[in-house]
Amino acid sequence: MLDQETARERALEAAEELFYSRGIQAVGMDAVRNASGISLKRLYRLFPSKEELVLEFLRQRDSRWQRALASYVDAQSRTEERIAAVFDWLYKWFSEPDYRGCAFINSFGELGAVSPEVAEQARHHKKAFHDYLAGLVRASGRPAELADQLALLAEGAITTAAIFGTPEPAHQAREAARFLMHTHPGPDLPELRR
Amino acid sequence: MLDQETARERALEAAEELFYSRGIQAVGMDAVRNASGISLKRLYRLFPSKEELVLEFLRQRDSRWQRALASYVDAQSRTEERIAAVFDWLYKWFSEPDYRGCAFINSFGELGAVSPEVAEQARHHKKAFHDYLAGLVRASGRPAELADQLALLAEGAITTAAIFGTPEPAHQAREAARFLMHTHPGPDLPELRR
DNA sequence: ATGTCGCGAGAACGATCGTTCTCCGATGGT
DNA sequence: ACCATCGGAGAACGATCGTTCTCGCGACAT
Repeated sequence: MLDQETARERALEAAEELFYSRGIQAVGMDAVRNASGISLKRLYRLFPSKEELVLEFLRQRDSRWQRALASYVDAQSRTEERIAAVFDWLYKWFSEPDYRGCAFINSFGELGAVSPEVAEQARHHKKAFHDYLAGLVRASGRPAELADQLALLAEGAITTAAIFGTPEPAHQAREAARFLMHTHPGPDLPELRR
Repeated sequence: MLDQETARERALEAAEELFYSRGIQAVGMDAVRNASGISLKRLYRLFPSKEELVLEFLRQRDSRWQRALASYVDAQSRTEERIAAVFDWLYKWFSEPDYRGCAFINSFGELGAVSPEVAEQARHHKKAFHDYLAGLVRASGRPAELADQLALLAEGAITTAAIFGTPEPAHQAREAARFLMHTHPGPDLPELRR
């Protein structure tokens, strides 16, 4: 018999895989049951409703995503390379065979108008990403507007890569980011300082 | 009695309003019937299935969107101003009270994994936008990669404005676009040519 | 061994959805 | 005036979904 914690983990694992790959409304609780091996009764004891399961899926995805990005970026020490690493990580992400865009953008488009909690999760996730970028930009001594612009490039790359099924937008965004960083030179680009 | 053509128009009008504002799966055919005043029987004679109605909604939205953008941009004659006008038009669009992002990104996230035709419509729409930008960039004598980058900025602004509910991303994207245009100077920016 | 409790398997239930059908009134041609 | 045809309103149907309930088995305490 599975203890409560691992049952919860397996349920969320299956939910993440299914919701992300097929969309939320296209996946019934029966599909989560079949994929996870957790009975409906137990699913409903762990999560009082499908909406709660969806929200937990989004919360888990948010923290995993942030952790994966940060641990990749942290391998770089110079701040420009850390910023560039964000786009390299995006390239890696886009190259995964079952990449299907940003789960939060997708959920927002599907349920944002009908579920305020889903909309709030999307805002939270995007704000966290923006704040993370803002921290990197700030550490490089550049103005805050650069973080806004880099965030737009990243978001655009995420949806363009999803719709066209190619990771190339990550490279295009990285190039654009490089140019924008040069127009906002920071103290660690001495060759561009005047 | 409504002739077939105006019945079709009213049905599509109601479908566009409902699908865009609430999402596709959240809108039943009964809601389209109530909003349009077109009976179910007639709806199903005009569109053999909900999927066909959805696809027609997307096709109509695509051509309207392209027309609205182009007619706004065409008010400018200098090519830099035409490119900047793209982002000004986005600002206007984002400021509409019922703005809820790009119908194609939303539909792709909701149904792209389950309906190849919907995914194809999204690709078609995004490719048309990219091609349009590429034409503007080309006319300004700048390299094609700039069009890729501007497209990413625009896409990022579209989703960011939707999720945060503010039109500001259009201005941020416009600023970034200005910088990128300066790093790719064209023949109509003589003061920057060397 | 017996009784009890918790659990999984899956049936069941009520709601909703896409789609079709029935009924009936209106319309137009002769 | 009469008949045939069309269309609207909405009931009906079958499928699916979220959620709950029933049943029966196995574990564990005494």
